[in-house]
Amino acid sequence: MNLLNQIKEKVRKAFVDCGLSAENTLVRLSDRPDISDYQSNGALPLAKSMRQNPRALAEQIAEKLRLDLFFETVSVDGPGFINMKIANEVLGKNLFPILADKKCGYERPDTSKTIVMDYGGPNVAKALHVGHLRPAIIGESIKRICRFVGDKVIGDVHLGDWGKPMGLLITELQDRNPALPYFDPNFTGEYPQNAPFTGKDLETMYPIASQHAKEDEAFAARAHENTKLLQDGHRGYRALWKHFISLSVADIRKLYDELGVSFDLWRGESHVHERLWKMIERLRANGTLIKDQGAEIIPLGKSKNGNDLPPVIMVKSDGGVMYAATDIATIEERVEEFHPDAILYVVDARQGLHFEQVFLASQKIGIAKNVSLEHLGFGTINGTDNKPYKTRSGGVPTLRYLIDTAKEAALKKMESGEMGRDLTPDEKASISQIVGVSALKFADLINERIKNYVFDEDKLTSTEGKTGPYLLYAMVRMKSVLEKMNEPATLLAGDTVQITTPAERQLLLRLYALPDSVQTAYDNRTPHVIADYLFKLAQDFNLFYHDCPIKDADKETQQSRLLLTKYTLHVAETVADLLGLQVPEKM
RNA sequence: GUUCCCGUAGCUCAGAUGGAUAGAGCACAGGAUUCCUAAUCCUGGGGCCGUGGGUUCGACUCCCGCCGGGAACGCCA
Repeated sequence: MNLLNQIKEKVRKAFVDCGLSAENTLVRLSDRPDISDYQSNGALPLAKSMRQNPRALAEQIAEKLRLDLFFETVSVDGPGFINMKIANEVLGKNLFPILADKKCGYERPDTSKTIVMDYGGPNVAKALHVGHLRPAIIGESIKRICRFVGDKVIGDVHLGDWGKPMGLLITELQDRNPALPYFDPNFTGEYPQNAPFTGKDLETMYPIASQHAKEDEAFAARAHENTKLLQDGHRGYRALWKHFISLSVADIRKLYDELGVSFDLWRGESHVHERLWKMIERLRANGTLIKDQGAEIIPLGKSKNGNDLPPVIMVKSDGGVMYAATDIATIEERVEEFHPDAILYVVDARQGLHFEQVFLASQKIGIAKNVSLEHLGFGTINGTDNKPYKTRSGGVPTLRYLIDTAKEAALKKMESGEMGRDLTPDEKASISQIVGVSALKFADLINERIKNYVFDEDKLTSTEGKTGPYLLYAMVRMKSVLEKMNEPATLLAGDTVQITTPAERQLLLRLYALPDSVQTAYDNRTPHVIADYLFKLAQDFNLFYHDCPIKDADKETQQSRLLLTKYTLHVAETVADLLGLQVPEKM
């Protein structure tokens, strides 16, 4: 049993021994580390309901707890807080049974769930940009946290491959290269295996096509028509479209790989095309769909707050479909195929209304009966002017640009000072990639998901303080110490840590506290809680490193400190993995 | 206009289910290295938690109003 649960159990027993209800013992990490490690506030509400003096009640409970040698001290302070300080021997002895396993003492209070996660949302033929950073990074971390606590998670990239952009591209290509067989209505042969363009071509072509549509009505109308033809199965367009997808997916996958973000499914909106039309037929037949202004809609009435909701448009007046419809069909597919307890959408918070509509419509048509649908929105990345982040030259920063900028900053840092002077150029290149990407990811993960945050390019390239490189540096130090002392990283039963300084005690307590952070992060789907834990762990380690010499310590102290370093590394690596951060061997 | 989100130190941000003296990082001022990596550590100043009410023994936290910032609102995704 982990430390918090052991204390909870002891306090619960003390409440019961006093003849009190142990329903709400309110045991948690102490707010006052100067006087205690853990506290129980349970006596306060209890005293209120029993109309008793809270301090006297707390004192009764404390008296029971003092009998246990587990605690160094138990005191009653303020209006009736019970403050508990754990005995040093307890902290030093329980490392192996609690922290040595893969879960570092995490114990799940409920049963395992099956979860489908939707956290990518890249678009075919469009370069990944700053807007794709948060869903990828946050989604990946939430996925890892869910898996860590024991959920079965299926991650789906949910590619944008079915809408108007496809029609725009087809039309642009038609104008540029009308002789291609895809545009020849009389062509009956096999279309070429290889695309007559590259992924880069697509990326440059799309913004031009988009601009054409804005300036030229005829072009826009043709693009519209071509989108419809593609969706209806136009043979040549489908062949062309397959080229779009295979080229884009290759590029997209490469970038996600660099970010350490992966998906189990690479499906797109198009994947549910046939299912969607069957669904539409069914809804027409049972009278759910209503004709309105030429479109076919699902009216939603009022939301839970009593305000009118716009309807979901299942079929547009031109007979085509859009993303609300494909999202609904996708829910049906996911429910049928995976029977999930929950479907999580890590998507921009500005899509809030869209998801409210989609979720409500899905419930209304009966396809989401036993599944919790959650939109985990995130805020936008703003520049220092508090407007959506742009590069210094004013463009939308691509993911490539962000990664490269971060990488260069890491490299520059390595070459400027004393750091990494014995590294080869190859090592520097691979290390700066790891450090740069971690800097980028951590700068995002440390912020609370729902809030907009200000992204300063200086922050991205900074390596001091609350940054990715700070964490990595601490972890590299742990590895370095063990290596220099020829100490294997394996953990053994029976080893104990002796606490001789406050730094060691603080670090130990931090190690034991991981499960609590994991639980909070899991319950609220907030990776920043984990990111914050890792930062504090790194701080605690750096203090320990500074205050507690290892090499020159006596044999016994040295062993104890090496052991503490090993456990810290074990926990830190586990946590870094939850955030999706890679850690270099040296830096 | 309606609805949603946000407002905490000079700046960027933490403060889960209401609890004690509201914490970090940056910036600023000073200090530490013959010793395991100074991408480090220590010390210091800095706050009517937007504002006015309410609920409570107790509110940064919950409720209502106001102010300020951002966003969404039928055929784009």
